[in-house]
Amino acid sequence: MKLNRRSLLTVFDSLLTAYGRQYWWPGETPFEIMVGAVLTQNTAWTNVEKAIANLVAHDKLSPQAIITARKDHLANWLRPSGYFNVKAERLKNFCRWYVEAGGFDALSKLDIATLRDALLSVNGVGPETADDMLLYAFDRPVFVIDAYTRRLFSRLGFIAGDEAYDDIRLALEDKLGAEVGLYNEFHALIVVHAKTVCRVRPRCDDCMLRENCPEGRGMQQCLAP
DNA sequence: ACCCAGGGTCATA
DNA sequence: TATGACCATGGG
Repeated sequence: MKLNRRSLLTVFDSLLTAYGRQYWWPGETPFEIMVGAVLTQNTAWTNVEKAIANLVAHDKLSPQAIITARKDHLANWLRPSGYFNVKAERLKNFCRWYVEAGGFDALSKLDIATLRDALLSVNGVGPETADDMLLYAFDRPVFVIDAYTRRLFSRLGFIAGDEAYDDIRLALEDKLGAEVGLYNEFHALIVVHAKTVCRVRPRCDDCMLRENCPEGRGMQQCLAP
């Protein structure tokens, strides 16, 4: 298999048929989505939900509240999401930048490249976190590349898997064209597939999106009933 | 007891 | 530029 538009859309259709629309990102507001993007770095989403619930319970789910909160307090609320000291610092960095930049409305006026560079300038926001924010908070056509995306497309033979982040992202965006709705649903479906298929389908307890799944396993086997 | 999770930064060579 | 160490909780 090779990386082209038709192959990609075939995979997308398989996932969409299997799981249906996902209506991502889980989060009420753009700011909550961005907080979640930082907290979910290398962390299970169920743990992130607990941390966000802590912030809400203490009325701290706002940029100003996070900026003014004591770092050790913030770290304690973030404890369930892991790396809590690192993430407390990263959230503070992000919120300081966010307020300084004028908040959501001001940032929304920037073009994609400028906004992406600005996000990447924040210590603690790397390419995937920035792209989560761009796609799901700012509604921009940016294809998010996470570990699952690399595994899926490399096991399907579309890519080698060890390419640089932007090489994969730009290749996918080139083949698919700038389609926010498609990117939104595609990334969500890849993640949902990885999170649920192994438990839902007994034959797939070695889901191909998991690290130790045998090589060469294709979409058909993995999605077969 | 072990593996994994919707990464990113920093020091080193 | 490319590796390795480090960050840390919670579920399977």
